[in-house]
Amino acid sequence: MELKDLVEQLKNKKCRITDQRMLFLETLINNQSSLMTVEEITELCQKTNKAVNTTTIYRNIELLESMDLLYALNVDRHTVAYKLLCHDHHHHHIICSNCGEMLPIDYCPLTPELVSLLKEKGYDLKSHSLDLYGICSKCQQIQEH
Amino acid sequence: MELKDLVEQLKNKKCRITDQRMLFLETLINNQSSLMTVEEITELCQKTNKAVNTTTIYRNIELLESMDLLYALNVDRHTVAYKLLCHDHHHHHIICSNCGEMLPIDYCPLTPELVSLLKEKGYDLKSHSLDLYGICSKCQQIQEH
DNA sequence: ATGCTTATTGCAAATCATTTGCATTTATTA
DNA sequence: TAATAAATGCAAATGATTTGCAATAAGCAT
Repeated sequence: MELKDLVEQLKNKKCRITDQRMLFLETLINNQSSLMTVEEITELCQKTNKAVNTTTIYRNIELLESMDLLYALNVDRHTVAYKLLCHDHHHHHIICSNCGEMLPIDYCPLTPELVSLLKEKGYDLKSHSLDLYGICSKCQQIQEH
Repeated sequence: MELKDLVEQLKNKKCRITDQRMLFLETLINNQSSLMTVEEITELCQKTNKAVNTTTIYRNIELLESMDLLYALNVDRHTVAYKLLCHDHHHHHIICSNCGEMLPIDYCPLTPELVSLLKEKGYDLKSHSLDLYGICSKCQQIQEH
């Protein structure tokens, strides 16, 4: 996903591109492979512009969520982390438990076997999520030292 | 999972079996196939004993979580739902988006293909979750009316 | 470029689920 | 039955998220 695409989608919705919003979008674009908490997003934005308010970040997160452009993962009961959602093609992720990096993988567990199993049980499948958690190679190296 | 097993595990940990705790455990046992919020668990307990306090429910949830006996699913940013965890054998779930029923399915997405894909990417896999969301047959019938 | 309309922002205050402190109660054991 | 330590209930604290509202500023029309 590129910045200009995001901006265009927002403009189509009559949303205005303020400095703060632009900074927020840039931050998401520049960290597309990382899950970030509200706090982390805010801090990154504030590196460029100290005036960005947490409330504004919350509101922009809400906006992108409502447009289905944001992936939200409940890291634990107390923490939600976000990243831009990629609709280019269906895929799943492997998530580094240490640094939060998300690597898309071209593998889908929805085999014919599984689909027929679900039909058998009378379920009408609507969606599915497969999340793999591990330690990325970078973090493995760091941990070895 | 049966009530007596739960009770025994708690006794082994020097936990005391109070009326409130017993009620909490019974509620989980009697609803093993449903995800329930704190509020729902509390209400169910209070049907039997009005004196059960929400704080007590929170503390007992924390206890079972710390013993890895409780499955917690973040339904949305504002809601966590719980159910007893079944360690009998490895499996995943299909969850009814309407009533919260969880049906265990004997299918695991960790194919050799996937495992080698992850090795290739340098990831050290620690855990994984596969959740399938759909509408159960009961809820389908209700929705048709 | 200028002014108008209305979305967006920042701040302070409100909210609300969850957690904590502490005195009281109660299960368990010797 | 008494001693002990765990568990409970209540009220208050916490802390992330949300909301109200006045001030600001983006984007459009002129």
